[in-house]
Amino acid sequence: MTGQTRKGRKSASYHHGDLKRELLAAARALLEEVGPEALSLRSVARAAGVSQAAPYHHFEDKDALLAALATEGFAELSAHMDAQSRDAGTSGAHMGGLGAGYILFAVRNPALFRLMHGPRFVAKEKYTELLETAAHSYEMLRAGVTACLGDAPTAQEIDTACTAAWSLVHGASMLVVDGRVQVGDSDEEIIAFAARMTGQLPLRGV
Amino acid sequence: MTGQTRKGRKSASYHHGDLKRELLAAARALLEEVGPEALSLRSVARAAGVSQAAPYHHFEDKDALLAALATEGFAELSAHMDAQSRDAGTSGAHMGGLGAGYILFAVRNPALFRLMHGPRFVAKEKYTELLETAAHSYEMLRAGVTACLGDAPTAQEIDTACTAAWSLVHGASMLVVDGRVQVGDSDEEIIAFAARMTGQLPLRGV
DNA sequence: CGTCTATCTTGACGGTGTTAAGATATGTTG
DNA sequence: CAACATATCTTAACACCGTCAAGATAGACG
Repeated sequence: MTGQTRKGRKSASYHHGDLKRELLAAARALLEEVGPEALSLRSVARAAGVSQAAPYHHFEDKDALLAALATEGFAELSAHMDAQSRDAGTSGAHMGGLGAGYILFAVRNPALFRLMHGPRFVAKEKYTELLETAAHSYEMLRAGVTACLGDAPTAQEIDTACTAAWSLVHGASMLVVDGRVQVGDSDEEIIAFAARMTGQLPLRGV
Repeated sequence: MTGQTRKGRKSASYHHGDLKRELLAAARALLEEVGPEALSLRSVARAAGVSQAAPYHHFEDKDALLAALATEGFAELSAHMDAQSRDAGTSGAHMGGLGAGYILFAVRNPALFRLMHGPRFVAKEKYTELLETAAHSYEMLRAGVTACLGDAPTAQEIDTACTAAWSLVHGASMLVVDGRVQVGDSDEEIIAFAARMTGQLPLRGV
């Protein structure tokens, strides 16, 4: 019942429509099921109903598939941040929304979040799309922080404030995902937690 | 030349003195060399000069060895925090020292730091010593934060401040280890960076 | 129809974690 | 010292993994 052959649109064997997307979907599901360490390429292939070697016709190797997954993750991270901050009235509320989106994404996709920040892609210039998508997430945060600073902040002040805000939000996400900090399961509780955290930063007003 | 048989004190075959410690040392060295993902139990055994199955007489499985390594890590993390904060005059400087020790440890032992916070031990009550050692690190931080708060803070204020401080320092460490934030290599630069980060928290004085 | 190309499968290689069974060294007791 | 008991290590095997080379199949196009 799992991943027979194909959705139905195409014939039911050998060449299915776009195995690449199906592999990603299967990997995504398995990832949250078994964790990033236990995820095997073979199990992904099995879940997609193809042979062990089939993925190699769509991805260079296992890391390439995981990089594509991580790229997807950063795009969704940005989307979460945007969704939570879009309707904010003040720059402080906007900042809180960005943090809430960040933490919400992490809590809802813990294994993917870990994969995105795992040791697999550190200093790997090879995955340029991944780097760009990740950079975009950071730029959103940077813009939000800058808007919260007083008039004419120096570049160094901006840097410090951005790095601190990023660290705070990223660290809080990590601690929650690691189970070292307990927050509720509901969106409201997570958003409230994020607000408490970002409220600790000296960003509002001046 | 690598790991022949034994240091020399004991006979040079079969039973060496304390293989357990040697395995941990070999694992520690290999860990920083190849990263936490690529570390294999067999390679550790090879480095220690014993057969592949020998580690199983001293550790239940690979995770148990890694847990012992992580426990070592948390003890050293606490030691780093203590060393950097011991001589501080003010509570604010003390807090800065705690953060500096935290980040210093992470930068000096990136693979171990990642292992300590990896998905391997989340919610595993099984490794009690690991949990206790980790809790001790957190208690140090909590004490430092509490000392920075004004008089008669509520329990909730303490919780929020502690979680925020922990998040900030932990997140900063992660971002540096991931290479997403650049700081210099010297102790001085890292300490200055830590001070800039903890300086962003509303802890000094009131 | 025949051919070409993209796609997938089969089968193999070396490496991994783990276990069972046997070998060897140490320590203890007669 | 000899014999046993126990702790320690090795050898051999299992299933699983990532990866690659070679071959099979399906669809497109002349």
